[in-house]
Amino acid sequence: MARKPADQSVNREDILLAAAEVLRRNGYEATTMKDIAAQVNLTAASLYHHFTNKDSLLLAVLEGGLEQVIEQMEPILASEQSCAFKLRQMIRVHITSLTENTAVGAAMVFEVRPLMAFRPPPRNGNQFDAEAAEDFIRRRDTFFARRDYFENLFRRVVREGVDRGEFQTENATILVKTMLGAHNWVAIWYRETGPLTGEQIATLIADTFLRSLQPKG
Amino acid sequence: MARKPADQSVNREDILLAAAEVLRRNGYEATTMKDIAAQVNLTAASLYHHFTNKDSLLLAVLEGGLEQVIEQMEPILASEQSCAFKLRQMIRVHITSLTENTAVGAAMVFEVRPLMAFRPPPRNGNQFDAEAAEDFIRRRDTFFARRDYFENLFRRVVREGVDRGEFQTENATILVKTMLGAHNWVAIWYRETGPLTGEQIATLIADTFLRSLQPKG
DNA sequence: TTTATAATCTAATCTTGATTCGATTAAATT
DNA sequence: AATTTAATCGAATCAAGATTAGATTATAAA
Repeated sequence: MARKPADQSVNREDILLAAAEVLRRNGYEATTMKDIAAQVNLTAASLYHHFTNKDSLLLAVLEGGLEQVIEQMEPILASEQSCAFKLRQMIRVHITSLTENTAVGAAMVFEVRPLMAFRPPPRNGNQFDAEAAEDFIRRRDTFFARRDYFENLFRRVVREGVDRGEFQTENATILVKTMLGAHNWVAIWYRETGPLTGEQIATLIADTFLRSLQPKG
Repeated sequence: MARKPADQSVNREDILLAAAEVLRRNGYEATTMKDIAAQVNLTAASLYHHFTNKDSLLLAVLEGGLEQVIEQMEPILASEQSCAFKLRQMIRVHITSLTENTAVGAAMVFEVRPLMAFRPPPRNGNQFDAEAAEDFIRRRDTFFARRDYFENLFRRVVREGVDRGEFQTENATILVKTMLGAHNWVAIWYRETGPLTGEQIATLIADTFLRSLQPKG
């Protein structure tokens, strides 16, 4: 009954990648469906076969990016290592995932706000597509919750480190926000043609924060 | 000959403040001239009396924000203090200026890209307003240059600190980007209703980086 | 082969929004 | 008072862009 999609046809993933690419260049609002479509040799109309609308496409890009990082984070958290080691790994994973796919990385930083400023889409006639809108809101809130969860992973290791006497910090919440800000910023200034690889940058940044966390500084 | 503007009339500054406010809510592309105008009880058309166009209005917001911080930064740089002290002051000034005017602060982070993606405005007929466009580009490039200069101020203190043996760091460039990322991120998550004041946040973040910079950590 | 469904396309539709034009009002200077 | 320039406004222009509607084509499954 169900048909396997043809190999040469464009799939969701292709579109998401392409969208991220265009998004980086133009930002959400300035990006047209046509722009995204062009990137995968489709027409704007065709995109609506894969995604219900522009907002939902954006959301999918962000969801994908976030889940991909979270997936890599969890095993590190669960491992039986020192907190210093774990935190170092987490920083590395976060930063390299941003530098390896700068498009998605930048989207994670820049395109979250358009998501928040959700304006109910233009009414078609008078038909309340309120259900669709609510669906979207729900999905979006889930995304934000996942984001909090992600931040929380960092906070957890930091606190664990403090409890174990491995780390010293006055305010773990702020420390984590400080770290995440630094990481996210990488997505903005990093250039593949720059002098340092993502790995190297990750190492430098990890050193910076771990040095700060070491007690008896 | 020239007329002093009437007291009750709206001036450039009012508009810039209002614009920043709206910008924070909606982001540049999603912000309409009407939105900005409404914030100061004007019509969209009236804004064109004060600014040549939307791009130029955005640029003015950013220029204002940047210069205001730079102004406060320079005397610190010039003072005869330890680098640790100077850096601490600079961090404080940067962060508090972001938290005291979060609207402009957020604009400095989010609205720079729309500036880069400058697309020559729709041609009026065929009349090359190329001069205006070039003017804009020039002004924009100046802004970017000032931004580099700003970043450079931090780099300078850090390097000076290293030279004097006050600081230890492997890569001052990356360290500064790390710091600035952390600072800028504050503009995004900070809420006036939150548990910490801008000052307190600034202190915590300064502590974090200075601890990391202290040699023989 | 048929058939159902996926993937696309072209051609509307319909709105929104930047910008321009031509008044109009108000205040400062002379 | 007369004149000039600043500030504003309402209405018109003009283009762009999201989304829909109605085909059309391709391909997997039966």
